[in-house]
Amino acid sequence: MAETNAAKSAPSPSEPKLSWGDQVEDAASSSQAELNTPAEPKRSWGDEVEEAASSSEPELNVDALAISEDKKVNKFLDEPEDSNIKAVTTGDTPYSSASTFEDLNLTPELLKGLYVDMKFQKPSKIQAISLPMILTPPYKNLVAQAHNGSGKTTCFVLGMLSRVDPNLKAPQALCICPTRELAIQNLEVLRKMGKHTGITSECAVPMDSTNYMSFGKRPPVTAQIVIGTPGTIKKWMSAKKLGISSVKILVFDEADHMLAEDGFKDDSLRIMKDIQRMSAHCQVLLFSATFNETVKNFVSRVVNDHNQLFVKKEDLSLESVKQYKVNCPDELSKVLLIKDRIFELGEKLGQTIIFVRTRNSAGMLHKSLVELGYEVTTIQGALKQEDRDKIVKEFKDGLTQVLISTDLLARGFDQQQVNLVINYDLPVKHENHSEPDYEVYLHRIGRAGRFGRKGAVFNLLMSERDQMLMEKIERHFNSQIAQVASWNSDEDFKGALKAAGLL
DNA sequence: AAAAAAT
Repeated sequence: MAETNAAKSAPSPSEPKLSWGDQVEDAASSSQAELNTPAEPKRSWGDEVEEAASSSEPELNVDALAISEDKKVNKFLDEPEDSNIKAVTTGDTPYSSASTFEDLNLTPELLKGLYVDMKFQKPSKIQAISLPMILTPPYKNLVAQAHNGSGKTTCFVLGMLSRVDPNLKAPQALCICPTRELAIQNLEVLRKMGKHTGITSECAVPMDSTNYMSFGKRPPVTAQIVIGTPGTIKKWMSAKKLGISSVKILVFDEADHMLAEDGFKDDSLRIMKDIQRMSAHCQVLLFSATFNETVKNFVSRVVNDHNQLFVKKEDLSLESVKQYKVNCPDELSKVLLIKDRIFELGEKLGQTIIFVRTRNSAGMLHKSLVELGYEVTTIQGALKQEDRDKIVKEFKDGLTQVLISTDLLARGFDQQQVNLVINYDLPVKHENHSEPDYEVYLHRIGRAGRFGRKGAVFNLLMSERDQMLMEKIERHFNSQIAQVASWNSDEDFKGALKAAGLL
């Protein structure tokens, strides 16, 4: 059996649920005990997709997996934030994990960016495993899942920077992100890391009114790397302002959302197909901390012959981030809790993000807190572009301590000083508010605890429905979430923060 | 009874 546990994960024979790897193992007729439960059909979503997959795609040959299990890999076993990543490769390309950035044959300019500007010392585990897959010919497609805050951005940014030909002044790498904020953040990382390479880059997001340039007058893009949001990328492509004939690497950040039915599926597929028509050998990289079963199966149909890295959902919650639930009798008590506990206790500990469900409730909560005399900023998609930029910049510069946000910032937003996340409203599925959105929950709590830092999450529960949602979330991730005894006890909150390692 | 992008 060629599938390898790159980390110390013990096989769990009692695991009843179908996980990502199982599909592949089925195809390779695995002999692992856990897959041989005879009476189990092991499928919950119908055979239609399975048939389509087996008829249209070559069977995976997992025999060639070669994540080496030597001491190089063992170096990373103590990093909790990215333990238990499983790798499955196709074909006969051997890969070995990179224990240092030198192992990757990067240019001296890029190494300088990594060590001096980014202050990196060695690859995190997801980087050690994924970078050889990205950088080794024949440059196979990759679907990669890794924990929040474990360094996924570096994987694809480094991948883009090292695959670009510096002498060719045309777009060669494209990265699509779900929000303007994430595109800007990723471009900042890319520019910092690639500072000494001379590689050019551009952000393709809706322009703010101050930088407005008549679209027709705009010259075609010559930047070698373009990072942006789907609408703007599509617009530039169809207006022939963004040439795609030289694009050889296409990245989707937050890929599960980019390919979800209620996400950016249509835009993403359109962009992918247009590029693949122009340059057939374009490498596609899909990165996210979450891939639910539906998206997972869709992904394996749209991205052919891809290597995979994945994490079981039970292993996905960050151990360094302590999660709590608090019962609040009414709306007012939620506001008072934030006023008296979060502002008075939490503010000293670092920055806080408060997530709400709607733009409207963001505004209401903002108003209540301001009326009580507290300083807080709010971000949501209906604000003007320049206001959004300003609020994010103030928060990133540490000028503001508490930020209210819709799910605009749920994914990818990277601010290391955030160690408190408040779910003022629990995330629910759009089509059914009695069903939690597990993926969004995981992304939200991942705003705390960046790169293994300590953090705490407080889920404010107000109704029977909230209780039920919380139970479902606990069951889904197989994790017990501790209860804070009383919403209005300073001592209880101090105790919780202490237990989280923050006080 | 959404949010995101953008037309």
